Amino acid sequence: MPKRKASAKQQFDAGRYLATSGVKKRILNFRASQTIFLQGDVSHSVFYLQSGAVKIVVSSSAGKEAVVAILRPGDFFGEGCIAGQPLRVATAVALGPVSVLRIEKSEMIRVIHEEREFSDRFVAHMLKRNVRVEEDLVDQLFNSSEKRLARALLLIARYGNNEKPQHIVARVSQRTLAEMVGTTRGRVSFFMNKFRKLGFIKYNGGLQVHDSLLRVILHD
Amino acid sequence: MPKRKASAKQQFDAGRYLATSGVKKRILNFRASQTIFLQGDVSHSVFYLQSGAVKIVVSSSAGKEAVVAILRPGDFFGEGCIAGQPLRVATAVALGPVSVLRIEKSEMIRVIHEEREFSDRFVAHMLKRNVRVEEDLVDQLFNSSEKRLARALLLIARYGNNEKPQHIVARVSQRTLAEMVGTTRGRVSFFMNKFRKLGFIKYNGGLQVHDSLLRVILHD
DNA sequence: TCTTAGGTGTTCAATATTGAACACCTCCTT
DNA sequence: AAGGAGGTGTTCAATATTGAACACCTAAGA
Repeated sequence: MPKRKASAKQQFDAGRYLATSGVKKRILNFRASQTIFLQGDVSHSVFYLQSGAVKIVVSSSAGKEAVVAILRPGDFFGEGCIAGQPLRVATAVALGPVSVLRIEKSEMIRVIHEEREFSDRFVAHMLKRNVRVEEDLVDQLFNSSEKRLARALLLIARYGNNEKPQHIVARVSQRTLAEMVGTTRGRVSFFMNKFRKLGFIKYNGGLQVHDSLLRVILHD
Repeated sequence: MPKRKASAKQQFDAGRYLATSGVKKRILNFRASQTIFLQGDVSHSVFYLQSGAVKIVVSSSAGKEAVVAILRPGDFFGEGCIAGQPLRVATAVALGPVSVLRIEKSEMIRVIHEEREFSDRFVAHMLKRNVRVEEDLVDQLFNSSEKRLARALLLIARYGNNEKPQHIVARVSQRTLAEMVGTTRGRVSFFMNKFRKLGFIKYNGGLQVHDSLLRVILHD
């Protein structure tokens, strides 16, 4: 391992490490809306997202669906098996062309033990993920569906492409938004138009989310 | 209670290790409803709950409060600082007499590096916690407040004392329940009485939760 | 080209939920 | 014993939300 830079903290690149080291893994590619794993599958491997976006969906017995996470390159998913979950508790779906690394549970545990920096990175990832899910939970507990939708749009916009000044959201249907926010499609449509009338979002080709949408969340 | 079988795997006792090894820590004791740390405090230490119960509360700017977790002995909390969170994002309150270990962030990181079994235990804890919060989120997304209350009662009952055949819940006010479930106290009162009339719970001194309460969750 | 599947805007009645009261308890403390 | 601070049961009107339609639009395939 190269000498640690004094200042550079998050120097270690888990993706590069996984890709280039002797870690036993497999590269898998998926196309839009293909299923990576299905809720109820036996679970014995962890995934690392190299490129593209993935959504994590939970289905209820009543047939409802909820999107609990949208993942970006650098994220792990399916880590539940390390904690002893025998089955997948959610379904992972590619939102576009996607490339992932699949690492067997036992191999993952081995690597976590042997490579301290990788272990650090993994723990950091879990902690961050935890923070994020907890934020989502608090959002549900505190806010109305209008505010939750506003927050979801802002988050997607920033994650989607943080380089553009005017945030353009990747193609997300109202149905998916409804499943993320925890409401019905009709409601999403209603609020989207309200936001549009107020100038918070625009529809020029793709969807544009303006920062002023924050007012929806902040105000009263 | 029969003697613990040495069934190989979860043999390592993180609490014992923390308490007896050379890990730099501090033992702190609190009484009922004392604050362990406050949302907004600077955060540079992790806590390990030795005995008692702790609730984690998030306050919104609008003055609403949400209980995002009830912790039991063996749980860590305040781990956000390891992920780089500079401030506490929630308040930790003792639900009764409580004894905790406080470990500085830097010391915690050192121990995670040096003691493999401890590290495993910590990662396992984070993963489990993650699963739990995600379940709570899904619960919010799918279920009505009636079902959420039923689930909360069942969870508390089982956690509270898993040794008794008839589950007796520790003293939890309707206000706290409302904050856990994400609804109003009036609503909790309403459903509690509904459950009682249906024989799902009883009020003999303490609150008794019957397994039949599961029907509320399962039935359509 | 025709057809179809998915996405969207919109409506409406039926429910669920809130927020804020009020009266009544039961512990505590003074 | 009086007072107070929680906790509880209950009410009510005002809102928010659902669920299920229906019509319209677009893109993509046969």
